[in-house]
Amino acid sequence: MRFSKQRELIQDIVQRTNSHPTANWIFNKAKKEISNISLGTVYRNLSQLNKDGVINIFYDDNIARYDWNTVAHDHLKCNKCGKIIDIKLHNRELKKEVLKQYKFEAENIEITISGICENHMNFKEK
Amino acid sequence: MRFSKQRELIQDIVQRTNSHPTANWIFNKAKKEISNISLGTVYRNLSQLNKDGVINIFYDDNIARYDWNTVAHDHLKCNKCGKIIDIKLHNRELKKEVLKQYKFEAENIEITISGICENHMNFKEK
DNA sequence: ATTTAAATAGTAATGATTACTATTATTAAC
DNA sequence: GTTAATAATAGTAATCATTACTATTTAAAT
Repeated sequence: MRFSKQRELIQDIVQRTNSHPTANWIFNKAKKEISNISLGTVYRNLSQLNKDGVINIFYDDNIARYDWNTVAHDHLKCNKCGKIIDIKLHNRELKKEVLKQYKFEAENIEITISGICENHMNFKEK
Repeated sequence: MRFSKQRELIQDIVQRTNSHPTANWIFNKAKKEISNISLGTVYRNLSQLNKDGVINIFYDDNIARYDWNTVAHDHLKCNKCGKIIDIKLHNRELKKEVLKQYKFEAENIEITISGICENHMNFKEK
């Protein structure tokens, strides 16, 4: 794989946000630097970067989101504001349980918890 | 909501399979009974049935799958054969943990575990 | 039987993503 | 530095899942 300023820019954009952006968001950001960059280039490089383990992809409902955090982790999604929060749950026990009970060898565990985030709770004891 | 033979058929199709079918699969099945049924009718009724709590929707990567099982549950997905297996993990602790650590009120927990199913393991002690 | 509006079939539109192709630009060899 | 080979790009068209639209059909209330 050889250098391209487009790929470098795309990688930078993903790595400089915590917002789990979509391809389109990244595309719009990128256009500010390279005005004629193509959406196809964005998609191609995002999947390339993912294959190389530089960035992570996950799906929120039915659209792809990209994440600089390549360590396996989980997500909290607020039903009020749509915000997605990264968390790390310890799922060693889950793997064991699944292997024992279902004879299933877990490779990847993805936990998405939807609910209400701190800022949008009906403040009780807060 | 009033009766329609299309909706009744669609409900039957979803409730008579364990295969977590896609809208298109359901559409093709339905055509065998009602040859001129429309794909739009399938989608409209599937989301209607879901709103009414009769069936469940979840997303596998980026396509919708439908499930007669409306009780919250989790999925094992085999990377070899693509089969999706229903399981029920006890996630009461997860909810508690998330509330304590992240002040996040969990409403729905979706765990998708991908890996290798029993039939496609490299048989060791099996 | 008549009326009313919900549901449908058929088709067009949308939005995300992928594929295609002529052109551009990186890099290796001279 | 120039040239050659070919990877990557821009721009556009195509695809796939899903939703929207509209004239027609049909359930069901009167």
